[in-house]
Amino acid sequence: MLECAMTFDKTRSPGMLASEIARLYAAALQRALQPWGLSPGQFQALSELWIEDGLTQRQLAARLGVEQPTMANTLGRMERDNLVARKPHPEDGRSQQIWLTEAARSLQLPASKAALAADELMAAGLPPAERELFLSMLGRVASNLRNA
Amino acid sequence: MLECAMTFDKTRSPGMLASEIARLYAAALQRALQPWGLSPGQFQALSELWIEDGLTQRQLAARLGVEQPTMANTLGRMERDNLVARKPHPEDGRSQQIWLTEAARSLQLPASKAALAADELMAAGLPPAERELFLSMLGRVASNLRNA
DNA sequence: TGCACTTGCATAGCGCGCTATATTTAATTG
DNA sequence: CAATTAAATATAGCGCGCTATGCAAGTGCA
Repeated sequence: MLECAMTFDKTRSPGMLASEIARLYAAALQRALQPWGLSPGQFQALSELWIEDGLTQRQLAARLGVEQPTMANTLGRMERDNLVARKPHPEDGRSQQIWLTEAARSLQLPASKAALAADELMAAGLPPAERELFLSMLGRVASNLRNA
Repeated sequence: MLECAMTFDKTRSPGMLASEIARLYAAALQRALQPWGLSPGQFQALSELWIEDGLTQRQLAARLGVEQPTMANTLGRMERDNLVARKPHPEDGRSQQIWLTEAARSLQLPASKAALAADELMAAGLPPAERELFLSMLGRVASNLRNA
């Protein structure tokens, strides 16, 4: 009955479980966003730009918590898809400002609803009474890892 | 004081939080595994093969919950790094059996310890009393999304 | 003023997830 | 038995995360 020496049990690893959930959530989000031609990464960038655009690439990367090259690539795809325009920064020749296109602005409501639907799919795994606690735990774990 | 029309708040999105946690966990795991030259994906495959090897690529993919092409690529890198050997299946000319190398076997203990350390880093975000509940919630959410 | 340092962006290259498709071998079935 | 269908793997191509580098533009100090 003894389990072998040192088997890593992924079903009891919060990290592995979070990774699996992230993959499944990304798939659900992708399906939900499909009608609007948005990818999860693009939606994430948009959700920040809907709050404020005209940011530099660096600022945007910082707000999303990704590295600069990641942001550069995502913005490249978003420019290709007519979601943003990059314009030279008026006061700094190195940087550029990221502006939403009208098309991107018009997607805010429907895309946000789609993302909320994906989140609800996820919350459906827990009884309503536990959902707020789950959210709080996720928040605490994330913030702890961020400053680690 | 009213927030604008429809802003998606990533700090209250379980999906976005799980995604961020997964990224941070992957980074921690990568650092922890670095001394043994393993990547997170390789560790994940190994953790299954340590339980049983000689599986086909398809079986392994199923156990890990990834698609077959993903598995093929990961196994390609693992073969390159001398972690596994692919041998023709004795009874089915289409498939192949995946066998651990001695090098891979010898990594079980140290690599598993490294992964546990990454998980502990993650659990550190919560008081001990809440950890078991968090694990259970992650498990339920994951299993609910899997069958969705 | 001129040279070093810093900062913002781009690019190369990799890991690892996905879908779509080709190829080879097995299994089924008329 | 031949023809079709199914199944296992490989490959192409993309998204999006990362590190490491290169280059151009701003900053600062001797």
